[in-house]
Amino acid sequence: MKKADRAAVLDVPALSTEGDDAMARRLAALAHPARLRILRRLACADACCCKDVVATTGLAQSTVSQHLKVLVEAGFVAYEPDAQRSRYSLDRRALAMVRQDVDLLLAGCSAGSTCS
Amino acid sequence: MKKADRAAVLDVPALSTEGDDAMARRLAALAHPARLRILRRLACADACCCKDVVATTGLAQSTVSQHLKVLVEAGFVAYEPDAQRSRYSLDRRALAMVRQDVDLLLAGCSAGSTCS
DNA sequence: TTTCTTCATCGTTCATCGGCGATAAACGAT
DNA sequence: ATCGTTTATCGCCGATGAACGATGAAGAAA
Repeated sequence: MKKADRAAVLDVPALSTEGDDAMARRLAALAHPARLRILRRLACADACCCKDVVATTGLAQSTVSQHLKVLVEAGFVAYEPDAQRSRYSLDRRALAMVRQDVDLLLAGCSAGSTCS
Repeated sequence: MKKADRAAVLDVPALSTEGDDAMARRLAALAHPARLRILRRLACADACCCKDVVATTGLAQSTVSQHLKVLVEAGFVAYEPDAQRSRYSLDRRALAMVRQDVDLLLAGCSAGSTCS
């Protein structure tokens, strides 16, 4: 099969669902043990600064800052600069939405689902 | 902070949860739009061969084979060779377990959760 | 046997991730 | 003004991921 033909097939809406990219991005943001730990750490307080998270993860500060950035960009964590500190706080609403993501996936994979 | 000190911190059970690695691996297996498409494609029939999936994804056969391998290794898809074909089938039970993963994560991030 | 189909695997290329140290900026404290 | 703290970002590196084409094996079909 040539690439052009594959592209043609790709354009068929079929199961595209279109939201797959967004869901995949959200899942990827969660698909790292350090980030899961960080999320739970953030759940302990209204807000944490980067240093607090560093202390609980055992990772370098720069590494933690990167993970936090990933979580912020995925929407799971809110960021607000506070003097020389940074206030990171968990967005439980956004986090709860991944449950809907999974539910939607499960629905799309339910026994009665069709490919149309 | 020196690396040895960070390692010491890391050994503190704290929020380790230990299952984070496994959950992260499962989520990583789902964190790709092509694999989400493939899962839904597999949901349409009792079993699909690789070729069928290729037709719906627009990707090269070798690429699809790789994605299927990832899904099989993550446990979401069952594999059984069938003559020159391969029978891939969705494991809905395994897929449903990610819902529990998410629920557990949400519980660990609930408002009342403590860092101990 | 020979041919065709289907598939997994290999090797390659390119991009991204994950981790680190170093550095500079911002700010409070002295 | 200077020092210490906290943070984000940069550059670097090794490892992994994603995609492809090519190849060979296994089996159906001719």
